[in-house]
Parts: sequence; C-alpha cells; structure tokens
Amino acid sequence: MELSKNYIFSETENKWYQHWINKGYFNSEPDGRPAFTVVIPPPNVTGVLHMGHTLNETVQDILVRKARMSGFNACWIPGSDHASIATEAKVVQMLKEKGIEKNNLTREEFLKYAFEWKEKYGGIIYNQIEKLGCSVDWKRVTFTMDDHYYKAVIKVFVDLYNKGLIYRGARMINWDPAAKTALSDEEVEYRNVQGKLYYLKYSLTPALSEGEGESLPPSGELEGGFITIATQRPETIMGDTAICVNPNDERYTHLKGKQALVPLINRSIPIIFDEYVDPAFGTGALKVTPAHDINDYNLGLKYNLEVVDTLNEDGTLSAAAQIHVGEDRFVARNKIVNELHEKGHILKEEEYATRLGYSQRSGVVVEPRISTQWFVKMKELAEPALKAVADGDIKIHPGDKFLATYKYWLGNVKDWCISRQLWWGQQIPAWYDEQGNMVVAETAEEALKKFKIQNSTFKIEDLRQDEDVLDTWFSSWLWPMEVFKGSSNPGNADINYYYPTSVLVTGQDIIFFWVARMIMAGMHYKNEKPFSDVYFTGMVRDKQGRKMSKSLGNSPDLLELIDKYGADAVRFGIMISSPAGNDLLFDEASLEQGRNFNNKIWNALKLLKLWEGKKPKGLTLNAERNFAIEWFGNRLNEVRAEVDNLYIQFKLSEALKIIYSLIWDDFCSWYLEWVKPGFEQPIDEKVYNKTVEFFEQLMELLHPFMPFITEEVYHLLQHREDDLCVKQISSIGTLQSKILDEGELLKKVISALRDARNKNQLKPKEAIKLHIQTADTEAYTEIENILSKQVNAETVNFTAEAVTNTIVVAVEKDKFFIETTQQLDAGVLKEELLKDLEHQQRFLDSVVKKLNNERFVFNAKPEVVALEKKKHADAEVRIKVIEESLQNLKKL
RNA sequence: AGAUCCGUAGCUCAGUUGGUUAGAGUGCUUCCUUGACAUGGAAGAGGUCACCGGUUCGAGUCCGGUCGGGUCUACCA
Repeated sequence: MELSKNYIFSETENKWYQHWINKGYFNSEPDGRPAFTVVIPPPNVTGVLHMGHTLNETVQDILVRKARMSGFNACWIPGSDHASIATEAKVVQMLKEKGIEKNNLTREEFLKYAFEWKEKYGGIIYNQIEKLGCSVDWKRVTFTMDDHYYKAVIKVFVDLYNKGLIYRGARMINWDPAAKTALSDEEVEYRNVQGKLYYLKYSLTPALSEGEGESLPPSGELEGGFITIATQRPETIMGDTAICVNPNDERYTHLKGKQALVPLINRSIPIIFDEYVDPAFGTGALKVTPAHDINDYNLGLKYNLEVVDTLNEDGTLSAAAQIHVGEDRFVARNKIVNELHEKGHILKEEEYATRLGYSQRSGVVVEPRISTQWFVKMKELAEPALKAVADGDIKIHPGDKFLATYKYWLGNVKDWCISRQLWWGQQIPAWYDEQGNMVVAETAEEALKKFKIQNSTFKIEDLRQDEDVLDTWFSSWLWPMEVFKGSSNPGNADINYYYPTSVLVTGQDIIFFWVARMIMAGMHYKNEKPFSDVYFTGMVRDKQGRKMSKSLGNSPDLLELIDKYGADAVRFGIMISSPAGNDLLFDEASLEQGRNFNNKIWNALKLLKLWEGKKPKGLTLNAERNFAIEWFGNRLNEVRAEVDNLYIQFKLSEALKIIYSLIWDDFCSWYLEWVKPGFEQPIDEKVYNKTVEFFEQLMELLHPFMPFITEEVYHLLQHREDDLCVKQISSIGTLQSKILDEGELLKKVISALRDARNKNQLKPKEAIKLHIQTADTEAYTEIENILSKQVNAETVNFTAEAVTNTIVVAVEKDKFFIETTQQLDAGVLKEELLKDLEHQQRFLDSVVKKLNNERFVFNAKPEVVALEKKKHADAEVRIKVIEESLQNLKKL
C-alpha cells in the first residue's frame, strides 16, 4: 500500500469516529466491571464550545479512554443546560429581529419560540463534541429541561420548601428602568465614574416624647441643631425613613431619642444607632432609605422602619416622593440639588470616584430595587459539603490551590437566591389565591388540594402560579444524580451502579456556583458524594494573557481549528500547554506542534512499511541479543510506569510531554536509527516484529490523548480484527536499570562525538576511525555497531593509551579518539578543552568546599555525603582526562 | 476592600519531603537535502530562580517583609 507523504487527518478522523459509534464502544450498561463515570459539565445549549470547553472535554476524554482501556466500564454522559438567562436573552433578541416583542407574547407562546430555538441551535455543541473525538455515550444525552429533569427540579424545590430550607425574602435586584425589567448580575456592566458626594444638613427636632435639653454637640459636624449626612443620591432623600449612626461614635451619643427633618419635605424621621455604620466614612451619619438600598432595607427590618419607594418602574419619581413627581431621577436630582442649595441644606460638595452599574441591554444606569425572591438556606446544606472535602472524601486537584478557597466560601456561605424574573426555565411551583395566600406544590392539582383544606369553594382556575423561574444552577446542581434519573426515580439500576461518579472536570471559576452545590445536593439526597475527584482546569487565555471572551473576539472557532489542524492536533496543542490547574496561554503554534507530531508518527510508520517490503521471507537472520531492542523495551516500560503515576496525579500535560518525547526522541531519533538496516539492506525479521510491537504499544500509550491517528496507525501496522479504542492495556514489565543506564551512556557518547565532529567541521559524510580507551570494553563491544553507525566511524577499536594526532573526547571516565584525515585545528580544540577544564575545576572546588565543612559531613544524611564524595572522585577523573587531552594536543 | 495564587532561559512553563553542575517546549545560532519525515536531521548558545532579610552545614524550595501581576468574592452612605 502506498502511504501519503504527510499524514492526512481528514481521511481518518470521521471514519474512525463513525466506526467506534457503529460498534457501540461508547455505550455503557451496568455490568460486573467497576464503573468509571464522568458527567460532562453541561455547556449552554445555545452556545458554541469555546477553548475552555475544548480543554475540559479533552481532559475528560483522556481520562475516560484511559479507563476504558484499563478494565473499567467507562460511561461519559453528554448533555447541555438550558441557561435561562443567556438563552432567554438570545430568544428575545431573535424575536426582536422578527419584530416581535416578548411583552406581547403569552408565556406559552414565548416558550414555543424558545424550544424551536433550542432545537435549531442546541445541536451545535454536540457536533463539536463529536468532532473533537469525545467518547461520550450518545444514548444518554441529557438536557436540564427534559421532562424527567424538569420534574426532578420541581420535586426537589417542594421537598426543600417542606423541610424549611427554602423561603421567600427580600433582595435587591438590578432594575433596568428603560427596559423595565430585572437584570442578572452578568447583565450589569460596572464603570468607574466621577460622582459627587453631597453633605446635607438635616435639622434636629427634640424627641417626640421627652426632650433632652438644648445641649449642643461638641463636634464641628453638628451646628445648631443639625446633623450632616453624606450622600451621592440627593434625589432619594424623600425615601429616607431614619438616620443611622454608630452607637460607639461619641460625636452622636447625645442624639439618642431625637428626630431629624428630611429637607424639602420636612418629614420627621428617627435617629437610630447601629454598628453597621462606619464612623470613619463621610460624616459617620447615614441616611437610611430602605426602598433603594439592601443594607438600608435590612436596617429597616431590624428597626421596623417604613419603606418609602420614591421611584416608579421607569425611573421617574413616584407619588411617594411628594415633589417632582413624574420627573426622571437625574433631572430631579439637579433640581433638588438646586433647591437644597437655595435653602442652605448643602454644607459642601465633594468629588467622589465611584462605580456605577449600567445595563448591558439598554445602557442606562441600573436602579437597585427591593423585591421578593426565593432563597435556599445554605448553612445546613453547606456543612456536610464542607466536611466531605475537608475529610478528603472528595479530593480536589490541584489541592493546594483550591482547598482553601473552597473551605473559606463554604464557611462563610450566604443564602442562595434561586428565583429569576424569566420564563425560560423551571417555573417556581408556588401557587397563589386571589387574596395572595400561597402554597407550594408540585402541580396545580396538588396546590388546589392544599387550598381546599382552608376553602372548599375554590377552583383550579382561581390559582395563579408564581411567574418566576428557577436559577439554572438549581437544576444543574442535581446533574450527577438526574442524568441517571436518580432524583425523579430514586433507586433505579443506573443510579445504583454509576453513582457516585468518578471524577468531575471543570473550570475553577464555577467552584461555588456549581461544584460546591452539587456536593450539597449529593450529600443531602444520597448521603453520598457526587464524585470522588474534582479536577480543575485553568482558564484559557489568548497569547497576550487576556481572558477569552465574546466581546474581545479573541476566542477561535473550534471547528475551524479542527478543519485546519485536525482534532488530534487540537487536543495535543491544548493539552501540551496546559499544566494542571494553571491558566494556559493559547497559541496556535502549539497546534502546529501537534500537527507536526502527527506527521512524525506517520513517517515512522512509513519507514516500517518500507522495511516490511524488504523483509526476507520466513527467515530469522539474527536471533542473538540486540541492545537496541532491550534498551527500548525497558525505556518504554519506564515511561509507561511514569505515565501511570502522572495519571493518578492528574498531571496529564506532563504525561503527554513524556509520551511525546518517548516517541519523537527515544523511538524515532534513537531507536529507529539504531535498528535501521544499511541502505538497501533487508531488516532482521525479529527486529522488525519487535519494532512493530513497540510501535503498537506507543500507540496504545498515546491513544487517550490522540485517538484518531493512533487507531489509524494501529490498523496499518498489521491487519487486525480488534480496535485500539477498546484494547485492554497489557501490564508493565520489570525494569532493568543497567540497560537503561547503558542506553543513556550510549546517547551521551554519540552526542559528544557528533559535537566534536561539528566543532572540527567534519562533514557528516566523512568517515572517521574511532579509538576507545575504557576500563569496560565489554560494554562497548555490545554497542559497537550502533556507535559506528551513529557517528559514521569506519573502524572502532580499543586502545590502552592515548592516540596521538586525534580529537579527544571525554565522556564520564572513558576517552574517545577521533582519527581523521582532515587537518585539525589545534587552537579550537584547545580552547574547548580549557573552557571545560575551568568549568570542571570550579565544580570540583565547590564540592571540596562542601566536604571540608565539618558541619556538612556531620549533619547531612550519609547518602548525601556519599554522593558528594562520588562527585569529588568523578570530577577529579574528568579533570585528569582533560589534562591528558591537552598534553596530547601539544603533540599535534 | 477581603480571600487566594503566582514571579525560574527572549517567550510559555516543569522543578516531589530543602541535598549532583536548575530542566522541557518554543524561539535563536551553526551545520546538513537523492534513502521515513524541511511539518525534517545533527549540534550549540542562553538563567544573580523578582528584591531584601531570616532559619539551616546547605534555600529556586521553608519563614518574614518589599515590589510587581493574576483570579474569585464584596462593593459600602
């Protein structure tokens, strides 16, 4: 068969993926083997995979493929989440382009459009996962809005509510007064702006009940019955319902029980004392406006203050403001500032650097607004989740980096707001009657039953369901359970077999949003961790270190990259530059490296095929011991053991690096050259067969990382019925370190001799005569053939003493004399030797210094001291060799 | 503002409990093209391990500080 000049990935990748699918290799059913289960972090259904996903999916595929080849029943669940905020935004945008306003649609109509959208675009990510070669079980695709999933989410909500773990409470939301809608935090852009801090004087009035006399305050902050507050938003003063100072602030202690008058409207408000106020900020006195600030709202709750909402939905002043009703908040601000000036209420104005939130949708300044939301109590759920990680039941990788973060967050956890003012998602199963009474139930019928206990005339049409939907994380926190229907149908065969899953691979940025909450749900509902290991990948950045984002447009298109370099090269490129847990700077150059690696493998295959054609039939030429084979066999086993060890530590990037080096350097650059027959010569059949076997094992080792080319090569090496994809990895043989050492020495000698040739400008084609001076001739006899081939020596012989008129090379304790017909440049040789001599001398000095230090000899471990002594002896030998060489040179 | 991680070759990064002369990839320099591969081969140069101090016989590694950078969380009148 004729093999193409270079490896052509486009001819293999689709072919093999289709083959694997047809064979059902990725489908998993419970059986007697141990399970290795991975659930994909579900990407956003309307999105496309970005480089962060690519890294994640590649890591998962490597782990899953390795497990599949190691006797496990590997099961990798693909899927996507409904991403309520992002998806709804996209659907709204799409409708707008069609000239349809969401506000003019019913909920049902809108959801119909949304599902159509999902059907149309939801497949993109699946296509990308496939193109990347991911070995997911396509029969188990799960979507967070699937019927069973929807029901599971509702069931969990009702359950937690009944347990008292879900409650309704107040929360400040981001309100867009132009779009008249609530915004998520993600939809708010913060910008640094120059604002003004206004110092306003509020007149004091005696306490309503009893006066405390007319004693004036000692502080300059108060003048003749005024208290001064600092505010950025003077237009909200009409919503003030108290002034708050710190009880420890001596400037204000005398104000206990007094009232203040809100300027312009002269409403009387109490002065309250709470440690929340920072005496050092502004004047140390805070105006409390519960309707427009969450902290103020909480103070209001604590002190039972009235809530006066002075703004309408559209950002104009409401009737409650009493003045400037109907005017825009910023227009009103200017007018009010003027009036305050006129009436002498403004003590001073100060420039003030602040951050304001702007709506991504409409661009206007976001208005904080108090609203009723649903919350999950976190403390009770957090404790077992913290314990699972703290006790080491769940291991985080890399641990040192994220353990502290995880513990800190769970130790200081805040309640989780789970309601969203959207339609796309699981609608909150809370039902209201006309009087506003509320029950929580899985269905309207259930709700009706609950209401009927109180009122039997009630009909189902009288019920109104809560408008809001649940946070997407409130569905995805059930992911490791519900992909096996473990919440909607507890105790089924799948959940029993696959749960807990093996490893979760995800980005460190969602450690709290998702990872911690999955652990909470798992511990709460299964009383068991959802996964044993968590592997955090770093963030993918661009070459300049910037975060990849849609707005910067610096995220490359995955399918284009695969078209250009092939999936194997993309996987290689992203893995090779991805140290465990650290961010990686994505550079297409690493994909090029991957493509070149493919080509290298391909050409090694071509070389073997060339040899195959020249193999003598049925005849073994040479059955004797072959150093190259023994060495490479050991080297292979050595690396296989290292790789296994790296897998355990999730150091996949390092594993790939040493496999890469094993194939390129040890196999291609050394081994193949060592066994290569002379030009037009046939190859020893035993060597050939052994080489095919090595190649096969290399492909096996690399397969999890680069599945396509390895499968292709596996089949091209020889005809077979099985597939590499499901081949079971053979056990690792024992190591003979002596042979490995000999191999390293051989490489060193070859490089040193080539270096000497280079420096003396001996052309590669020019043959030399090599004389070796060594105490161990036996060792060199074995590798003589390799050595002569590798340094182009026409003769190799051993010598007891220095050979004159040659280039001398010293490696370890042995000396090599290169005899050549070419005229040698003694100057260059001498310079090199002197440089080396100086280096060795310096080294020897440092060792001597150490050994002369009594405290070192006394304190250091015996093996360390022994090592230093060996260094000392070796250095002395090397120096002697160099000096001899210099002597020899003089004879030139 | 809090929490946390990082600073090693031109660039991107490894460097296990302190113990050979600090490694790799890439880039750079020199040489090499009829023979698997120029998407290649052979070889080489390149580092005061951010800075200051401490512990130790010994520090890239441990401790304290300074400077610089990242990430997450919170944003305060």
